[in-house]
Amino acid sequence: MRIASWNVNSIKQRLGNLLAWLSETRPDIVCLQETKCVDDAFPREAIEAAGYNVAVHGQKTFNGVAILSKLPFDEVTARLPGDPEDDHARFLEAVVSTREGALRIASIYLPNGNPPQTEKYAYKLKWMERLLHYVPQRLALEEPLILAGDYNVIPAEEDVYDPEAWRGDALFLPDTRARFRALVHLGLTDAVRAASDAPGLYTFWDYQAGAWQRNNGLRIDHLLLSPQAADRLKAVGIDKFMRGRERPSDHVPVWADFAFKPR
DNA sequence: ATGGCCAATATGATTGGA
Repeated sequence: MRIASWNVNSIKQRLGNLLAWLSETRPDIVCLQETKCVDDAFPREAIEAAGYNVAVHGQKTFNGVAILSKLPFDEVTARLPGDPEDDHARFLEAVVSTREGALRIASIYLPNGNPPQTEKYAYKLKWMERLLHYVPQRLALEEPLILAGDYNVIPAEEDVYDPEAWRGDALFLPDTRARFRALVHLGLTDAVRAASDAPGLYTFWDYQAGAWQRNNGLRIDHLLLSPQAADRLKAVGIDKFMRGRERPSDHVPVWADFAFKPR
């Protein structure tokens, strides 16, 4: 079973690319971020016609997450617990049934946090603290759990083309990376890093300054796995070719294959 | 050598992204 994450940077602008990619790579479950679309305007029918159930949690203009699944949803829950005042559409959780039992998936769009020394960075760190509170509760279920999304975190130097240029950025600041490490240290596995320690496994290239042509990339989209999911991990990949398509997102899909079978 | 984009919003400059 293949589970993927992709920040599409507008579902409306990316629908053609998404449908082509679904048809070419046949993922079973896809977590989307930055759909930038209210739920009523989400192009649900076209995606359902491709064989997917669709769960959405969007808002006008910004943010927005969704989960596409060939398996039916047993449960769908929006919003990360811990702040009722937070109205950003950044978190959607679903449960599906596999032959091996329940599988829980979350689509995560963690705040960017720039510029630092503003309320935006405080919001990012608070959001990460909320995640740090939520994850142990989910790990206690002892289920396969996959937290997939755009974390807006560069975990380490080998995940950025020029560490010095990014030293003071909200994606790479010590406080950001420390919270990401704390998250992993709760007992999660970074799927890409379980498969490879190679540098330069980027998932994002800025639209500006010829970043794609120069391979000035970042690794900021991650799949974090509970032990029960990590135990069944078979393969991991980054669909870099999608950045070279016409009208690309600035992010590309990241995926992992698991020894789960659809029921 | 330098600078370079893209999307949403009611159609023009702003905001947000990373």
